[in-house]
Amino acid sequence: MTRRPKPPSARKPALDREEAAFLQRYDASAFPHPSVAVDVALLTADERGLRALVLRRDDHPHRGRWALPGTFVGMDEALDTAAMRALDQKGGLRGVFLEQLYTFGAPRRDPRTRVITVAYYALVDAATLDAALPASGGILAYLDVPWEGETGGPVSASGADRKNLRLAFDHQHILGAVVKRLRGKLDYSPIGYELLPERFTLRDLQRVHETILGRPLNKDSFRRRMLATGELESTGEREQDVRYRPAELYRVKNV
Amino acid sequence: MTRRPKPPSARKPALDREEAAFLQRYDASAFPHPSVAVDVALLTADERGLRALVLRRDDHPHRGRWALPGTFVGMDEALDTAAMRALDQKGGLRGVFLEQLYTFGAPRRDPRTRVITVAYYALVDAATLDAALPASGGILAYLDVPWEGETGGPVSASGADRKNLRLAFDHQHILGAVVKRLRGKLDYSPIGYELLPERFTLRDLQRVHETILGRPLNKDSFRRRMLATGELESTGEREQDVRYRPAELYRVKNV
DNA sequence: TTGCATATATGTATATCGCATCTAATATGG
DNA sequence: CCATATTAGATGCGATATACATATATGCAA
Repeated sequence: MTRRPKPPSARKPALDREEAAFLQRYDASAFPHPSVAVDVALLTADERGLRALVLRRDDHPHRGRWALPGTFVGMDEALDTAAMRALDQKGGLRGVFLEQLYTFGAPRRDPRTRVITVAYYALVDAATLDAALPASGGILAYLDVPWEGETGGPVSASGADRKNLRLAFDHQHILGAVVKRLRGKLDYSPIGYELLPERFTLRDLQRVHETILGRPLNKDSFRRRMLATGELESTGEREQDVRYRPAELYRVKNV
Repeated sequence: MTRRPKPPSARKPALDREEAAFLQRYDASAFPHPSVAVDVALLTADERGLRALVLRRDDHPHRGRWALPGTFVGMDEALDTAAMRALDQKGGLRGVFLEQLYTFGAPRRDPRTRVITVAYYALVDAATLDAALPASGGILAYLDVPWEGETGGPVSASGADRKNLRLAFDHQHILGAVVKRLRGKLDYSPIGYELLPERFTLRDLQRVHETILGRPLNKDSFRRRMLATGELESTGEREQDVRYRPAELYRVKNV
């Protein structure tokens, strides 16, 4: 169908010209504004539990502490784009699951000046992250996920030696919010597969869900529930090089 | 128990002094930053459905369109505080249910300059809002909530004459996100009571839930489910001045 | 071949949900 | 005063989903 363009005068009433003039005069720097950043909690799962990428800060503030990958938001950059950029530049990863989490803006959360951070979380399988890890210069911290109960509060992180890592800013709270969000998502989605390779066993998926929820799940119910979502399908293949009976490998439909 | 203060030298290592010096030199205005605002979707429910407070914009940009109450975030103001302030100054309401929703930051969502808005939503009963409405200068717009399906997209608003209202900025998308959030919350919480007076009937609560979900609910299942949450209790009183059998009035426990 | 660890199937009790039916309370109209 | 309309609330039952237990099947190693 062909659109018949109306004369500009009909589509540009007086108000628009007035508004355009207003915009010309507008001075964005007339009063001070908080700065805006994004921080990304990049999670993966292995047999030892949930892990998150943290980077040692070389600069002030909080030099020497561990921080989630983040960056300031560019003047013409979408929030999602900034989060992807932080993930790419500081974690060396692209194309992974990424979703906005919550915006943290306590006035003194950054000692420099007022910085509001839009927190994101990203999920990736362990093999992909392991491959990208050396270039990032960061480490994977274990998340000490509390069993049961609420996790709106902070979640601490530990290094390979199980010693507690001091996180910068309010990043402990961001990790706590991620765990809480994931727990909510599990109720209606097998989201755990984002933390696994393309092909995985139902047992692997159950372990991921158990780690996130912090409690054991019934094997049969879990299997039925996952298959009932209709989001998974069998590949027909089986595990290789396992000591006992190899389990069937599944993948996510419609990818 | 008495705390024995350690000498300052033990608690203030060299790194902290170095960091303090860094903070002195830090210039927050070294590069341009987006502005940060909050917008609040203030919802209530009556027999005709969900309604939201919208205010006619007297100034540019989008002069003449309808907008959610909002404000820029002060330099030393928490996000929640800014949202409460917007609700108080532009809606005349305090102490209502308020929760952060999502942060919208598309680069061109505000024609003035880059403005990132942290969207909140607030829930209040119709009587309270009706009392505060005249002073606000705004109107209550009906939300045209789609039946079933996803509502991540925009939700349009209509005036008393059922004519579509042109909303400013991306406020249609904010309303869509509110509906989506509420639908998710209903699965595990009788959150609808926030939209009702202190004492309400189960039938009222069901109507609110049906409006939000956009589909009818089974009366008995709803009643059983609500009472099973343990969050409601009977007041022992009944409705007044109704035409047929008066229903029992309930309230939320632990308030 | 045997035993082990896991996958997969079957069975059962319990909880939940939807639907139908029944009773209760109130106003209205004769 | 009484029948009736209408809504509130309770009860019962079948279908479904879930947790838990048990049984069978599979593949590998010793």
